[in-house]
Amino acid sequence: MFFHRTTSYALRALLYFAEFPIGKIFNSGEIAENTHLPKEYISKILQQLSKYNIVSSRKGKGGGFYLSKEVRDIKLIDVVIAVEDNFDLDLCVFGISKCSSACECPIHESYGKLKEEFKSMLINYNIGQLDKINYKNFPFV
Amino acid sequence: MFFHRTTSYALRALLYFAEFPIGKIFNSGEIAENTHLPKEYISKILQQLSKYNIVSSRKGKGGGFYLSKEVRDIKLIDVVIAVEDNFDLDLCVFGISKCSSACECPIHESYGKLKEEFKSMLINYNIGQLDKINYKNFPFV
DNA sequence: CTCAAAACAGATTAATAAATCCGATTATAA
DNA sequence: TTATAATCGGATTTATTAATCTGTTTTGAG
Repeated sequence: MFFHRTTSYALRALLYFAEFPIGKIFNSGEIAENTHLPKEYISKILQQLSKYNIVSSRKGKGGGFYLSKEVRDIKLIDVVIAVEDNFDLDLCVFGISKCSSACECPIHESYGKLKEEFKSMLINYNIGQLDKINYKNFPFV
Repeated sequence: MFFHRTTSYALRALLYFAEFPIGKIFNSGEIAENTHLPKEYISKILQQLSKYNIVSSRKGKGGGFYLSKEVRDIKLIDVVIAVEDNFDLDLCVFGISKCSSACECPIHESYGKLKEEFKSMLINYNIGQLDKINYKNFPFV
């Protein structure tokens, strides 16, 4: 898989939020239960997302996490950047090296195109466009 | 990155072989030195590749690893399958679920296309078509 | 005002992947 | 024939990622 499990978890949680009106608050226990993700871990991930203003949070009794913007305003790339560190789409698929125009593989052009498509997918699609059903699906990875 | 570091290592080693005439034998020390990969580890990886008949090996003094077929006859997919376990291209990019036609994401069609292109890249390209220069490049991952 | 329930921070543990180590076997070169 | 140098198999160690734990701070409810 291209991304770490953590990114997958982040998306699952966001897809759960997406089923409810914006601003509705959920604590990590509720989210964990409904997405079947480990409570403490998804909490950590949501804290990370809140640092990047992708979700918001409120401490104390009755607190939890909530969306303060529409899911259509959260690009996939935003989530990836918030959660994956050292995300670098310009690496060669096989990670052998930076895949630049200096590369003379015949495969380079094919892969170059593919990479651009993938990039633009991340940039142009948003959480609102993902199939909401997916948040409850197994397997997790 | 899409694959584990191990796949990257395997390819680097094969690209090294590709610079020499078929059948030329190298021991793991030589390969490690020239590819800047850890000796013991690349040895293990080559042993794995030899189980899949991608490389051959000879034990004893003067032994080592060698190619018994042309690099153009080693498909990328062969290496991936030999080295990655549980390789499954049909997972959703984000690993949320199997990405089948039942998926109603708008992103599904885009990603479906991308996945097919990626698959056919692995199937249609071979080691001989990769830029040989790459075997010495950093960073490793 | 106090208690309870939540996020939050940081440390620890568990799981997995990467890398090394050790001994056994094999083969060849001297 | 013998010493040496290689693969090979399995166990062990290290590094990284995933997950949990422990305690603190915050905040609303009663």
